[in-house]
Amino acid sequence: MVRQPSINAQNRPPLSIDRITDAALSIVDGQGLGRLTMRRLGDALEVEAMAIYHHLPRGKEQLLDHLVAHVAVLPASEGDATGWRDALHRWAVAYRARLLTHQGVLPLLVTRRNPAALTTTTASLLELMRGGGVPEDTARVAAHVLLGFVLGHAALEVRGTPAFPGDSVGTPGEAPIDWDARFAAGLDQALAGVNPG
Amino acid sequence: MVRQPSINAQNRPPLSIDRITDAALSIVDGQGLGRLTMRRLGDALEVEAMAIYHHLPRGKEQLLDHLVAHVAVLPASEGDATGWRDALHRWAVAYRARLLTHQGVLPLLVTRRNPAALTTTTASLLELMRGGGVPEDTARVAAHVLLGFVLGHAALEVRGTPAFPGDSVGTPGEAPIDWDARFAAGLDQALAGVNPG
DNA sequence: ACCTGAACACCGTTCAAGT
DNA sequence: ACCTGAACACCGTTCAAGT
Repeated sequence: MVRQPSINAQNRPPLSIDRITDAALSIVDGQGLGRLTMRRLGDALEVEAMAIYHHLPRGKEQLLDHLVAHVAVLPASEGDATGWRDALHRWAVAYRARLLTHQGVLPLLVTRRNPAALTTTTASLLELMRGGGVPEDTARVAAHVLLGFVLGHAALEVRGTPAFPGDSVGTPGEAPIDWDARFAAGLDQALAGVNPG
Repeated sequence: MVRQPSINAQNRPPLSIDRITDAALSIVDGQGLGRLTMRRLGDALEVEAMAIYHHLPRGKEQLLDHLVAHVAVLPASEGDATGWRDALHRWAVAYRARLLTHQGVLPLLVTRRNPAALTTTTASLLELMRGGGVPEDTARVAAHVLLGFVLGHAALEVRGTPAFPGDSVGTPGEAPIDWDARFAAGLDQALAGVNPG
């Protein structure tokens, strides 16, 4: 075991906003948003809860803002997509996956907290369509249709699927929905009306 | 002033789930979800907070379930609509209005609580499209596209618009979005791909 | 500069007691 | 049957104090 000079006497890295945010996210993902408390977060970081306020002066509100930013900001990148429509499609699939992974954060995304969180994501969707020759008005509408659909569909999925085995939501005697297929088909339908000028 | 035999000695109607739910909703609409506490709810009902547990044995969880049911359940009705497409459109407009009126409840709608809350609404959307000759598979997808879009768009609107004068969200120097127009255009685009067999 | 410990005002909820 | 009052375990947060 090599000495780590960046590790202090208590054998733990110093507190930082990133470490705090990561620990908070892992509590939310593992136990749910309701179990995220400053005291529990302190325990996870091996620190007294009050130490967190030194890095986040606005307290829990600010912590939740960081969680929203961490989950909501996923810019669309052209990547190796074959055209703007495929790029939108890929973005939507990736964004949905992220929302479902961090579904405990979803309630925070439909709140007024951290209003700027979605702007860079929306802007990159717009840029993608502009580059593909989609008229500005159509692109603005399409960006909100797409982002709205992905957000809302994730909400429907969270409601309709158990988080852990044992939750068992769903009407008994009714076939469970194949949400992956449903999302894919819905995405095609929602994007069908978007066309270049 | 006529004597009201249904009013008891303390000059207030007896507690009931409906009265409790209404009072809770008016707190959420007026002050936000975070200010809904059992003690405040008791004050609004002129009762000790603990009296509420007699009507809602599962406590606050059950109260929130009722709020979700109250906001989420709005069946689509043919009404005087000119065909199923118009009926879907009217439903979406009405549902959006309700979500924005009770925007404090929105975080609860993207949670696993009260999983059955959206099923009757979804079922009536399906029935509407079936009656219009839309193939079953298309209708199922379309129902979730529509409901997902309305939910997600409401979330975007809540993020992007101040709840009360003084909140002032939005990037300064940028023209504010006309959300009514944006929703109408998005709705048309999202429903464009839905066609009868 | 960074963290701790005690304290304060508030929660949701339980339980025995009142009527 | 319906409501109250006191109590308990927990919150978020402030503040003075430690290093």
